[in-house]
Amino acid sequence: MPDSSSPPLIATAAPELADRIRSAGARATPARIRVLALLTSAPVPLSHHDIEAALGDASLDRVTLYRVLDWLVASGLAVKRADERRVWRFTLAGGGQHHSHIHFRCDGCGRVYCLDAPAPVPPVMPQGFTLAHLELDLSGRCADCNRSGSGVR
Amino acid sequence: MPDSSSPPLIATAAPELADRIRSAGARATPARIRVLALLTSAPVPLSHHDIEAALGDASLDRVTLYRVLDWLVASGLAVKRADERRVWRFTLAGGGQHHSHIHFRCDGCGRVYCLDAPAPVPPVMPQGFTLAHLELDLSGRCADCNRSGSGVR
DNA sequence: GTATTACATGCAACAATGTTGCATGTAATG
DNA sequence: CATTACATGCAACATTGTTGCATGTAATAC
Repeated sequence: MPDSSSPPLIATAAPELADRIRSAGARATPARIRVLALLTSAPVPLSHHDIEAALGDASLDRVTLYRVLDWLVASGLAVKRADERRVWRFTLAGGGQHHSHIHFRCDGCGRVYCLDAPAPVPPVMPQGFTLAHLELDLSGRCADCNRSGSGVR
Repeated sequence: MPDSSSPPLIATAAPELADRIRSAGARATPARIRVLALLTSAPVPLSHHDIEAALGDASLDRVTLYRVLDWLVASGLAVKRADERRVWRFTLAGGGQHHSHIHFRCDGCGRVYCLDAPAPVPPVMPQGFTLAHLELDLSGRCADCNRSGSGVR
């Protein structure tokens, strides 16, 4: 285990997670530790459903998971955002250098394309605001839908 | 009532709407006409719920409304997009010069702020794609949440 | 004007997702 | 080890969206 400094630790031991939870002002319960551990090791944002599935047999109560996730977000340990299909997805806060790609959603067929273009320049933030994530969402009609011309005026 | 030319007609007569529906390849039923009329006159994107409410007593069946809206989108007469609270909102296609403002969502409290900044330059679209709408979504922590520091690492 | 028929509608039932209240369990504290 | 406030699990409910099927009706042909 080299590199005992810096942010991007990958495997985080349970006691350390428990401490993080406690210093955020709550009890270090198995539920919170397990969810936090999952989010810590997940390479991509997880949905409520993903987490339930990942916890397997000994899954938490659905309601408890909702509450754990809400608490994680409220306490600033995690962030939640809607994906392109409007499903909430959760990530560890600060873990985020998601290469902010650009999404194009077709108004005809609903498909989502990931465009490979440079990220737009972030605007100046108002006093006191901190910017963590940036996403450009485009919509219109994709080549397929334009070609088949389904109902275009 | 001057100005008998140009796009931005506001009140559209039912027969005209019926024609538009028929030329999109479907039957001009009361349900479709009423919904299309609503969308035509609405100054802002409407949710499923808005439309049900606006239709009042003689509202359509919930399922029918879903199907009408889906058809409108599939046929290209309308577009649907998720608002910042993940609710589907529908607008007439082509009606759209929504001043594309920029949204900032706070990861702490969930509030959404509308920033007043210039819209980003649209990227080059792939062959055959047409761009209708563009939206920049930012997230992070707002001034309030940063100040009260609820749980920030 | 009437008959035909494919397309639309309404209803019932269901599925997925999210919320609330309350009794019980347990992590933290002394 | 006892206490207790906080967390959990359960049941019930709310909202949003989907599917199958019987019935109604817009468009077309007659």
